[in-house]
Amino acid sequence: MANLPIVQFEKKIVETVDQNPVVVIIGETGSGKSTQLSQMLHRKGYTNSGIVSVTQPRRVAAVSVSRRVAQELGVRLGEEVGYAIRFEDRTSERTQIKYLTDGVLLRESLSNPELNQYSVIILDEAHERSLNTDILLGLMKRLVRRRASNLKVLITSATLDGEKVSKFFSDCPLLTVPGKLFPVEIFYSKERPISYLESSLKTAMEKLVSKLEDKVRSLEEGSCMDAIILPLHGSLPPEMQVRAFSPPPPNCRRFIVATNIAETSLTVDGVVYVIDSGYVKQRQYNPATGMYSLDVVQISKVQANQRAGRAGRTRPGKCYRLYPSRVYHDDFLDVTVPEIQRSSLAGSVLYLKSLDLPDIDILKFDFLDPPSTESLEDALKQLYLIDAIDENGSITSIGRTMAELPLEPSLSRTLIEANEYGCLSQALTVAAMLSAETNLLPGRSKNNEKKRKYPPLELPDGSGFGDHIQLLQIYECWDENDYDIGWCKDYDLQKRRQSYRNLRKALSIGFASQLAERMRHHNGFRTLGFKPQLVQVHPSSVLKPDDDGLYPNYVVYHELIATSRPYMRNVCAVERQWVIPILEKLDKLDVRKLSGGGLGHVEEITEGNKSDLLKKEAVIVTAPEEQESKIQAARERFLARKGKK
DNA sequence: GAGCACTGC
Repeated sequence: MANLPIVQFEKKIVETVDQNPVVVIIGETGSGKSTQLSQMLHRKGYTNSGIVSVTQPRRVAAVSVSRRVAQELGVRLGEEVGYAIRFEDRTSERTQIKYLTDGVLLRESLSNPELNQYSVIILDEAHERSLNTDILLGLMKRLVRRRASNLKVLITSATLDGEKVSKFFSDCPLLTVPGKLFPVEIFYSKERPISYLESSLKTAMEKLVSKLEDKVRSLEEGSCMDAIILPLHGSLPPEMQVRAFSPPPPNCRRFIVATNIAETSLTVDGVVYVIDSGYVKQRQYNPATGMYSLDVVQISKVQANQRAGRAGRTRPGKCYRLYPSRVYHDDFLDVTVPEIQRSSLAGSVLYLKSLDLPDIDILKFDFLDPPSTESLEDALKQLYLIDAIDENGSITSIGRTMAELPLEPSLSRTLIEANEYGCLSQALTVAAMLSAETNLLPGRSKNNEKKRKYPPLELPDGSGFGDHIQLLQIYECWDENDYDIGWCKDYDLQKRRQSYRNLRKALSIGFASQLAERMRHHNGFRTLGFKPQLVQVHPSSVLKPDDDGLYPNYVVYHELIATSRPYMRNVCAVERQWVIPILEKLDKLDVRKLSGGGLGHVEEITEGNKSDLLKKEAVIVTAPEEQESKIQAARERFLARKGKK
């Protein structure tokens, strides 16, 4: 600890914090900022008036850093020094220094908006610009004004964006603490390679791994060290991931082929050489279409430096950049496009609405990098369609309940509705199956089928209603058979009679903003919550055309993903009469009214009559003859309005 | 008839 660079700056840091409510610290890798800042402020007495807290974007970091600090202070973890992450709170009444994920701090501020238990809040790794960190930055700016006398906020960031953060906080002081990295020599290539292995990163890694193996095998005996070639990415089973971390046998070199998981999340010790492709695969959301895509994009300078830094942790290293220095300097952005500018914001906007911040217009919330108006309006529209906010933008009681649930809004809305229909347990299963990347489903690739010794097990088929129902059936099967592999034999007969009607209705309400209508003369679907666009049921779906070759008329989908074509992933058949209220809501939607708190309109639409309204919408659909014309009328009004735009 | 970066409550 004594030889950490930051220690020499203690006096300066503490003085600056004493005199200013907000301080930005530029702490380079290896500076010791994550473990030392909290201890300095503790020594200065800041833990006498409250807890000193440090946020981290990842759970593992919160746990490992707090463990380290407890060790350095010679206390038991969970007492004076503790941490809080999802599912695990290791703090006590004696806790003075607390590490937590930024998601946990956001949750805490729901029940205690002033965060009075804290005397200091340190937002660590703010340069990573996670969605939660960005929301916290905006909230901190408000909070220091309210608690100017007794709250200190520290933000740690990278060289390239420190100025900007300081500006955001009214030109607060900015301190730089050097890191402790061994020198890394940078080599640029003259030009970019013409062909990259494959657009799919995983395929590329597999090929790269086997190419490396071939190459090593073709070398003459004794012409180089022995080599172990190891892949490292998130979808690798943990025991395979561990292999990348064990030191190689003597006279043997490790080649680790990694995704950006090795950029920040994991640190492999002993890395001396880094080869940087200059690219990253990034998920993006398009608010105009509601569509996600996974694109290969250029990295930022911060990312490039982070990658290079991985080579100099234990001794001097070298970094080979597969791009010219001109590209680095002229083409790369300084910092990564913040997540807030490439995600769906429904959840975050609902969270902000639920805080009841006085006089807040979501469209004018003070973000470090504001998301586009379009993105915010998309979020508002989605929230309105699932009854989380009313037509004046006020949060509803349903919305409040939703905000408390740690789920994406469409799923939390589904759960609330399912509870009304008495199918909560089923809905919980579906929500859990959708939230976890299901591994109960066997791979369906031709490759796997060829490799399998035995014919594939008969899996439940969703009984013609689609993927959500299949997920539920699979889980039920699994559960009923004591998680036994030989389950599912006479399963189809038992379950096919169910229509899962209540559950599907709950899903139709939760996913009202993710609704699609089949085209009249073919099996393509048109999205209804966004400007009409043609999308298809993803080929991996269990929902198949019926005996007449047709899909259901209406489906809700879990997400839109643009790959080779626009697809709906995870679709559920819904009934026409459930769609009417949604179309009617879309029809009277005025997105301009949704951004404010609806002040002045609160008396007109109370929580009480809001739920009455919902009931009425459900009653409207009971007269069968009227249904057809109502659907028609609502659809035509809706489509006409869209046509005008 | 597809394609699997990474986090988090």
